[in-house]
Amino acid sequence: MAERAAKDALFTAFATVAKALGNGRRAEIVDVLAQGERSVDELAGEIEQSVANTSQHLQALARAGLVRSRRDGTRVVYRVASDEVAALWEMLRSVASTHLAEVEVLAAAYLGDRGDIERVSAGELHARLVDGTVTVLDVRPRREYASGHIRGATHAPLDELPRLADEMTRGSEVVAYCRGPYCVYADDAVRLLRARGVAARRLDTGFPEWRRAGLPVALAG
Amino acid sequence: MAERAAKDALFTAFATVAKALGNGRRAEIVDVLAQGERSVDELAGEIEQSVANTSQHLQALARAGLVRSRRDGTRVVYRVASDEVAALWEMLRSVASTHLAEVEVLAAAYLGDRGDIERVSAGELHARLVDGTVTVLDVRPRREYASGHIRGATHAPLDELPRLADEMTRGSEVVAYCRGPYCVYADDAVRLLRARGVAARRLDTGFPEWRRAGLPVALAG
DNA sequence: CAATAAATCAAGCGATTACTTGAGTATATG
DNA sequence: CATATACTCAAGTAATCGCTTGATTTATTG
Repeated sequence: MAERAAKDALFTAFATVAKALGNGRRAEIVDVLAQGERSVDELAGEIEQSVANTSQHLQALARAGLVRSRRDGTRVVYRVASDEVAALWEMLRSVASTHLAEVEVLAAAYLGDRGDIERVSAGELHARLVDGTVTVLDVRPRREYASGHIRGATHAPLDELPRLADEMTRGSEVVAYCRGPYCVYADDAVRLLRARGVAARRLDTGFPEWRRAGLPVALAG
Repeated sequence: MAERAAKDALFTAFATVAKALGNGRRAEIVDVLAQGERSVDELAGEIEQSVANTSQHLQALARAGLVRSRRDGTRVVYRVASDEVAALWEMLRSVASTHLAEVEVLAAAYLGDRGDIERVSAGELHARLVDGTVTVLDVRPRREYASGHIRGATHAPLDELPRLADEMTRGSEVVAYCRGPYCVYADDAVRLLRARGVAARRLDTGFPEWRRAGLPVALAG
């Protein structure tokens, strides 16, 4: 029956999008691009794959409509096609973490035991920001901070954190955030700060999630 | 570096979930299960695949944590693992339809030209339901209506619709709904009703989306 | 306990995937 | 215009995927 063939083709098209995210390296690429646009070369470095392979993965993502590219001189710069794509990636991660037991194990292997790291939800952090009772630190690389950050946050990359820690009021609480829930930077920052006697917690998500939730941000002009 | 291996493993685990949805037949299965639980046999019938193949697809989905099963006599009944899974499927469909041009084409091939079918959003329908200025028809199979439907909706499967149409007040507007945005039943119902002079539109989504949005439903006791 | 129904398992196949390597193509720069 | 940089393309290979077929397991029923 032709109707069956048409239905199969439609669902195969839906599946195309999932298939594009159905590879760890492509998932990593989307995760990085959720922070902001990147050239093929930069992405290859971030995911530690050959340029040729990275390029092919990017084309696979582009065929599925998840990323777009533009030329900038000799470079080709890729970005996620829309916020919806980043939201889909976030939801996928969430489903995986609640339904696949192994994710917890693998996350622990990658990030270390995080039992000691206290977390703050976006809602709570927003309330504290409005009150002015919290110092927010963005511990991502400078470029990511520059292209957009939580409104009122200070840039504090890990290598400058020891210096900054000494300047911090011992009384006021600090919240660090970075790329997302599975990003190590904020964990490392919290540990470093607590070791120096600063009361520190981390945002349980990251900047892309904060922005998509419609919470206040400062964006690059 | 071990850290890289750990990161790769974590992202590969995330990708496992996407991979499970990265096949048209498995996507169809999730789409059906979003309506309610089904046995392997029933599912095989719905997606027109062999029982063996369907069983294998179900096991793939179960390994990815997307579905669960229970035994009921000689049958094994599968269901989506949680509402979050159905929501992920909905979002995937949405991303595909906004970012993959071919989805529009394939949907038209499967559903026919829908330009003539007027659509109502869930928000508008809810408002009209509260006012009592609309008749809502559930045009899904009896079993699906029985396991849960929009509160206040009448069951009106396509084969009974001609009879029911004659009883309808010509003045009051009718809204039909079924499984989701890509389900034919509501389209067919609208065409049938309009051909008989009844002002009919369709809900732009379906029952699972309505329920997940927290709108009023009647569930099986 | 035999017979039946429903599902799973195992083996096999052609097609696809993920990577590598090496060549080819744009674009910018001295 | 030659050279360098950044990316894409093409071909090859081992591994995986999607399906089929036929045997096997699990639970119910006469």
